[in-house]
Amino acid sequence: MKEITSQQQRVLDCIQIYLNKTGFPPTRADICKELGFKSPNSAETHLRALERKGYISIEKGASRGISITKKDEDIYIDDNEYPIIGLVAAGSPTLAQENIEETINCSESFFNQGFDYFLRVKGLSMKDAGIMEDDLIAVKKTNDIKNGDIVIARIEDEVTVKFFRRKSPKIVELEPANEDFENIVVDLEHQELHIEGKSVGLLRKN
Amino acid sequence: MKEITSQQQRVLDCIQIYLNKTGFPPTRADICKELGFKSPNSAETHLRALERKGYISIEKGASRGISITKKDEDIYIDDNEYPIIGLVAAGSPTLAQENIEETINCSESFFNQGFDYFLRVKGLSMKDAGIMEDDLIAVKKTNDIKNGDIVIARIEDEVTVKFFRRKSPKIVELEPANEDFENIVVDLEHQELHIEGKSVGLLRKN
DNA sequence: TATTATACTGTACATATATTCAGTATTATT
DNA sequence: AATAATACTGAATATATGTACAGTATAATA
Repeated sequence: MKEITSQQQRVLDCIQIYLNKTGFPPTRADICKELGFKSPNSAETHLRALERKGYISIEKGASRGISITKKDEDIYIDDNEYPIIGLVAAGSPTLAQENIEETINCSESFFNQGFDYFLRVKGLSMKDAGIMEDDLIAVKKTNDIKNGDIVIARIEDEVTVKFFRRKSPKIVELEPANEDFENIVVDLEHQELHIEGKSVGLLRKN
Repeated sequence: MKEITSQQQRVLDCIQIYLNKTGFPPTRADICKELGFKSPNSAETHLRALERKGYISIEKGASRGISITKKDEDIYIDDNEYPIIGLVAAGSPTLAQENIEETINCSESFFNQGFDYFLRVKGLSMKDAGIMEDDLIAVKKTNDIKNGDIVIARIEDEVTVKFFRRKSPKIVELEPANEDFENIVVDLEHQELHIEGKSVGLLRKN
């Protein structure tokens, strides 16, 4: 299934929530009201995108004719053990030894996208993004990274969690969410940057 | 629940079948087509009867605004299905069907303690505690609160998530984790404070 | 550089749809 | 015998709703 944007995801969630609440799908106007759009065409274009990508189907001419296409993952009741991997990062990123601390049992579709493992966060460099020490980030191994994604990046042997910002074809900045930390500027010509994956969710146990 | 006639049962079945087939409810005309009626008013009167007897509810003015009323037996919350409750503007977060946005399947021991439901967070008053807008807080219904716990509190009809601080036998402060917000001082002699429960975990889907 | 996809606002309109009103007929209830 | 509920047809209408069209703007891609 094709990737969808965060806005398209919001619309998809909105439809599901509306369905659960009322028992029938929303109109374009309902979606606008929920998500703050001012034109019904805003909803319309998102719906068309979701239909084109196979997430919903729309009955032409029918009011509220939206139905959510069952995802393949939803058909299986898949219980999987997902490993928790520790990350050592004190202040600036430090060397990380990948070790499985523990596993957590949940379905692959637990977060909106599939994912591969949990990463235990060390340090507070992403605290303004709501990522605190010892939180577990659900990591999806992928190279499909957009600006603003929270990525798990490795520079040489140092692993770190940061926002991804491509500044130019050769320059990538890894941006923390904490004013006490500096951006990490990576010159791809002189340094090797490996993207382990991106964050698709977060889990915290108090 | 009141008895229904065989024709009303046919209409009710028709709605359910149409829902299963298309994902959205039928119009009056759709029902007529399925059951061979020649006037939309035939469907209309049956729908009114079904509504009056409590089998369906009809949203006035909305197209296809029919929903089949959940029978009492169906409301039972499956062992491992935990509901997501939207933080309503006023009143207690209740497990009433219309407040449930969605459910999440996980084990009772998913967080370190047992819990009862997920609460969707509105606002940023707890952002420095890593609780962001739209995060899902795992709430355990309990009165066993210690200072520093993150509680779901209700003052009159206002529900809020804050740190719990008992200042004296009669004074409780509800402390946000955001310098833009003020502490809420509750004088238990003059205001009613109800603790809905406490946070035992957090879930975020990006 | 041009093109496509995304992400919107705003207006307009045909039609899909709920809903009311006026009838007819049958059956059950008081 | 009168009343109410059921079970329909048929027509009319206000409005709820999908949907097209005209724009603007930005980011990504070829």
